[in-house]
Amino acid sequence: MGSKIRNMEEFAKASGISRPTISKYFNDPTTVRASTRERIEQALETYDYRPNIFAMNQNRKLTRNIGVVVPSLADPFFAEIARNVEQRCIDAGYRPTLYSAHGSRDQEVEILDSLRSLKPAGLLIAPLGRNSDKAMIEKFTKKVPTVLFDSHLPDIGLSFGGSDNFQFGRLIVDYLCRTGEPPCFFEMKFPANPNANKRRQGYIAAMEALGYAPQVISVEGEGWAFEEIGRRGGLDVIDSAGFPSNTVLCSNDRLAIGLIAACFARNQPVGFADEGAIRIAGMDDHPFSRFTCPPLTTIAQDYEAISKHAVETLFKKLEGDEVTDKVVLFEGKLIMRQSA
Amino acid sequence: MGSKIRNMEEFAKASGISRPTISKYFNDPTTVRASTRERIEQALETYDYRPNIFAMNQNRKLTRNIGVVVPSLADPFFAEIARNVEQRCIDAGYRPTLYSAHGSRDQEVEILDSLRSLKPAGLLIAPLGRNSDKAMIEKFTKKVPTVLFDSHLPDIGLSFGGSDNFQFGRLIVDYLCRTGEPPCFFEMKFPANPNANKRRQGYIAAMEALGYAPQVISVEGEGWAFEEIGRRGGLDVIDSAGFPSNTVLCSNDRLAIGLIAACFARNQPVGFADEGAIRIAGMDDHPFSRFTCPPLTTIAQDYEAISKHAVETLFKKLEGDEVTDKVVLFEGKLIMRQSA
DNA sequence: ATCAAAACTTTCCGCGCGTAAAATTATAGT
DNA sequence: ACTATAATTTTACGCGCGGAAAGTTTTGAT
Repeated sequence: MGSKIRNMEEFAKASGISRPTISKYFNDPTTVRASTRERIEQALETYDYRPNIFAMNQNRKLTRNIGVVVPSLADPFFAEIARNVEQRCIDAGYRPTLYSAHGSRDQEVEILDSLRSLKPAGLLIAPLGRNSDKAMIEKFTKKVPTVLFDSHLPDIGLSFGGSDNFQFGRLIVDYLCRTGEPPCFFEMKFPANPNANKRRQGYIAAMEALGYAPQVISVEGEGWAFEEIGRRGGLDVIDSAGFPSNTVLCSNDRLAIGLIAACFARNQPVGFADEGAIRIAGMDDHPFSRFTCPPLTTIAQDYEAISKHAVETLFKKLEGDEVTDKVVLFEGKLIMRQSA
Repeated sequence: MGSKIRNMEEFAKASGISRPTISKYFNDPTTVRASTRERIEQALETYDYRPNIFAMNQNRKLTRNIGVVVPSLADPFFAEIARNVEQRCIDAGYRPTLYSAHGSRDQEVEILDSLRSLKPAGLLIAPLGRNSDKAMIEKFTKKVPTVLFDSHLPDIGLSFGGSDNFQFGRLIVDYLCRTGEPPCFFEMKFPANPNANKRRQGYIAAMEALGYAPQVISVEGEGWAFEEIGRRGGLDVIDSAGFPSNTVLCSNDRLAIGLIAACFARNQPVGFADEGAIRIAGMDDHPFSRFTCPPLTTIAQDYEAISKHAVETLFKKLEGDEVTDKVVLFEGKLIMRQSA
């Protein structure tokens, strides 16, 4: 009782069951008889043994490690989706490990590099996007089943699941045109993420479909400090020609947050109600968007659906099934608040 | 050349150096002769071998794994400090693994539980605080060298490094009193984090030192959704008695962000300049604080110093030195913006 | 050139578990 | 009660590396 169990052999002896059966149990409890399972679990409670994870993974052809890689954890959007993905992995009996590339190509490469030695059963990655080392990632996906999310790299990985960013534009342009002046589009000149391009295209297509001339404003700035880029760009526009419309659709919420700050700094009111105010809308439904002043009208990404697709697609593959859906897109939902 | 190296033995043969020496090199490159080191590193480039991490950790008494645990990654403050801590670990040749308790006591316990099997050389943890299972954490720290940061649990771990939250109150109360009406204090009734108590005490002490009567407003709400709690609480106060002062010091920036949103919703102007406006200040210098409307006056935590202390203290211990400083507090810096 | 210290090689064992093969036992079904 | 099948036990080997022990070579300083 008080004697500590040091390894599986001792635990087998203590529980009165052979070691190979114990081993089977830990690999998959359903492969042992129910009566045996109960005996093991009972012994497990009294003896508090757990197998050595390093010894386990050393010989197993397939570990139960899952790598989860996001481009940036400083962005609460990714923090939230990572949380969701992690939980699903744990529930399925896998061991997720979370990594953030911190917006850096080198870090993304390093993460994959060091991930190799973990012999992961699978990888769930939201790539940096434009800045990713695509060849490196592709090489990795040849060895490890990989599902992409958020940001799509064509022809890489088993599957991609993310938002239908093209549809985002249509959805919000329709709304904005219905309730006021047609919007101009506010974005970074060199967006880190390919989703931004889809969003611009969606905006342009929607405007043209409604018979309006699209107007795109691309501001300087690279990297992942979107709020600051939005603020600087916003100040520049306001201080020079001003916006060509009293309605501004931002490529994402973080840019919009920066733009709202710029408007405030220049005493430019924002919102749909006041005379002389400009309307600002974003995309993502960032956790902070409901606390901007005014609260930000935006398109909500379907966090749940995206993380669910990523995890379930990977597990389907790990269980031997073939993955058929190469690309799955999820619709966004219009979140009406007071900024537009 | 094309033949792949499968293990250390093959790599030893290929590089013309004995396996034990190769083993020594990977444990600590400085323990082998410089000429040998060069030969190994040269072979390493041509053969692209890396030791099996599971086999390595199986026998080593001390792994180079470091657990990094934060209460919530949805909070960019922790995301940022985690990034800082991780990088320092990597630079020192350790393998950090990041975990978030997502504000949940059970998750925090589970993380430590599953961390055990990783045989970590050390643990860097920002505990949940009031809600932590202190006995469990203490038990863990008996086996694994642990440094606490951000949130202090008395008598647990080798050392604690965090902000001098008491000083925060003094610093900002002095400033606010010098430039306008003495502030009231806005906080959660049951703060998740013990720092909140220190901050309140600092506020009260500073007010009394200046000869003013402290006024504390505690709003309902539990958990980690601080912005929403601040917004709801703010609306309640505004809709009932109003604030007892035109200056409100919030226990943290996230509450302040919610309060600013509440003020906006009630057409209550915020800032130091306008007539009839209330001044709002926070504490933390949250990444979003510079983008609120108006930008938030706050006390900046010294991220760098906190993460540096945590990592260096742990490594000092791992290298055999004794740790003497049980508690190290870092001063905050006043960040003057337009909200106050 | 000499010699002790440092670094290296050779040889060996063990870590904790996966897993295969063969023998044994338990289960379920007519 | 009998059998086919599934589950378990016994036995044995191997994974890739850490690390100890003893012998050999290299190094660097006199």
